[in-house]
Amino acid sequence: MLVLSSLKWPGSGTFCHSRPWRATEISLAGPGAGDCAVAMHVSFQIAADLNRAVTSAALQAGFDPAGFSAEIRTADPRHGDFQANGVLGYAKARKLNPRAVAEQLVAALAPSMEGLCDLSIAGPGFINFRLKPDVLLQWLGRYGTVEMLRSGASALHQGQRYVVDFSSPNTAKQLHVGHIRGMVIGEAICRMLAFCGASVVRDNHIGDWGTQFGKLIWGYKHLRNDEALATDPLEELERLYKAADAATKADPAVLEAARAELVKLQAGDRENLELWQRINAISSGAFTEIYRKLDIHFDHQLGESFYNDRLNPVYEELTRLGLAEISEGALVVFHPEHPRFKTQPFIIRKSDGAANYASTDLATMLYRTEHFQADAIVILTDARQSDHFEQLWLTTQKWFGMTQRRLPRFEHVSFGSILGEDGKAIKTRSGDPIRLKALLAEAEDRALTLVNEKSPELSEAERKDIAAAVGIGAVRYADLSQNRSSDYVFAWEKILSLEGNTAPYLLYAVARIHSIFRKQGIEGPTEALFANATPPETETELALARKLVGFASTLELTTQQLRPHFLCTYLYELAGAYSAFYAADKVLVDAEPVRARRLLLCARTLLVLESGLSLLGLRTLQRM
RNA sequence: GGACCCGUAGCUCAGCUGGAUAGAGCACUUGGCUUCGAACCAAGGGGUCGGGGGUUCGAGUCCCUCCGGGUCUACCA
Repeated sequence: MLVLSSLKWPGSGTFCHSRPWRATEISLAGPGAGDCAVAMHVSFQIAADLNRAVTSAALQAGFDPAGFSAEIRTADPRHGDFQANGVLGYAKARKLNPRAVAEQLVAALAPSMEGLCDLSIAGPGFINFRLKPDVLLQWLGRYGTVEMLRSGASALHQGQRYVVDFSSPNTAKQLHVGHIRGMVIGEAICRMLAFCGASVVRDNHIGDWGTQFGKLIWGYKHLRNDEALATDPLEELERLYKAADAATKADPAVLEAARAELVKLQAGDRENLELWQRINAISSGAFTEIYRKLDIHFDHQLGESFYNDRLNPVYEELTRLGLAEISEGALVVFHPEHPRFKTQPFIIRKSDGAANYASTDLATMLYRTEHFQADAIVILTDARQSDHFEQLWLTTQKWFGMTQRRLPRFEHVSFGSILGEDGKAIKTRSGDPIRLKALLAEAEDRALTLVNEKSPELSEAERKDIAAAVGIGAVRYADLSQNRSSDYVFAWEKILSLEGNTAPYLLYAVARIHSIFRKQGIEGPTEALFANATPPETETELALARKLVGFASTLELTTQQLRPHFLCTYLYELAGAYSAFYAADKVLVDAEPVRARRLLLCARTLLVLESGLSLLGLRTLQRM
């Protein structure tokens, strides 16, 4: 249990910003691991093998196990494929010569490394590992299908059940550009976690039970246009909401009437309940259309209304436990130990007795823990809701702790806003939000112009299909490729660019590889083509092979931090390494072993690019 | 007032719980297609990592402080 002491789990005061579960470290927990694992066969996570081997060697060399951790990192290619930085800190703490310590470690390590990699010590005591070309070849040979990649990656989150809450729009409103990040990042996170062995429950926590329904129902009853409702129902609902909202502001009597409609709804009035259901159905239909276009899926759609009859027990328990108190008529939770939340309450029931989203979110935490048996709950919303989720998590920890409930991990995956080119929240000229439907249509239009220009020889149907993949992919990739915690500026020119870290560049790399296999007269690669492959030799071959092996570390990093842009950066670098290889080393040469190994590199690049892009939710193309 | 996020090349951004000479793309300069898709590749210039202090063998990364921008701060979500 050498490194596990560095793991902090929620509940010990680290709260939702803790960074749990780093798989290379967890894999150390097996007793006696390390001696033979490396030599047997090359495994998916080579970094984990190295970690085991170095840790084992450290024990053998007589290091103090409590103070040593290998600290395996992917290295700058100039130095090697991986490096172990652990001796530096270890030597410092004991006032030893770091270089001498590194030499001791390498001496103990060398036998187990035979055949795997070359070792070197550099600088003040870095230990560098450079994988042997033959090992690269073995890895490429072994991880040759999506199933093999998945099976290799599955150790990362095996047996963990994640409930992921994403998208979660409000009913009766159109999806606009502000919704897309949560949808796209959420879908990618679900796919990546599932690929890495987790059992993922996708839940669309729809906002279907808010104060907006009073106005909406009043508007529906008094202002609706049946024709508009038939042609574009969601548009009409949105108009009704706006009109009703304006009417309540203009006339106190209308406001009163709208409140009365809400009271009737919440009391179970049959007519209003039916209306509510119809409104939800309309919304749901419109959402589904966009979800289908973006290939986004949910296992459940448990909206706020689902928790209506689960709220009272929450109020009662929290009150009984002394966590909640009445303040200014509302039921609230203060957190005296917190600099801010000691005075800023978490309002879990409004003074008029109605629920708000704190009420439902608490009930939701409980439901996900008990019903879904969640090991981890992941909620995606924009960063402006950070306070709310911090309060929710503080409250949940105390609540579950005092009632001896199992506490799952919790991650609020927050993200920045999408800005217009003026640096302010993106809007249309008239000041309305840009509708997602319109945005996606424009993306496809612009992509079609490009495709028409670049590939006029293709049929119209094919060009349209390509434009859809490129356009939607570009929008999606723009959302994913940037660090989610920062705001980003939306610019068509940038995201549809063919150069740089963009979807079109990656899709082009994929299409170009397909073309090589087409040239061979086959639809896709077959293993027979690589039977005589020799280990990579040229600089560009080696660089590409190393990059491919790095897929394993990238998946670990990406799912550990729930930041898809790590995978984007990796895929971009992989495509770059491929392009350099492609320009420098002709693939279809006469010499059989050379052709075989280059075709192998092509095939595996294709596999990793297509797998990776699919994890991000992008559709790839055979030609473009 | 307080809390959180952000500040890296002219512009847009990476930088993996502190590690080797801070990296990409765009733009700019130059070179490469009668040979596998040039929607590509190669090379070059361009940096007081907002300022200042501190911790450390080592700081873009951690701590303090100041400046600038954003968000949130009692019953919307």
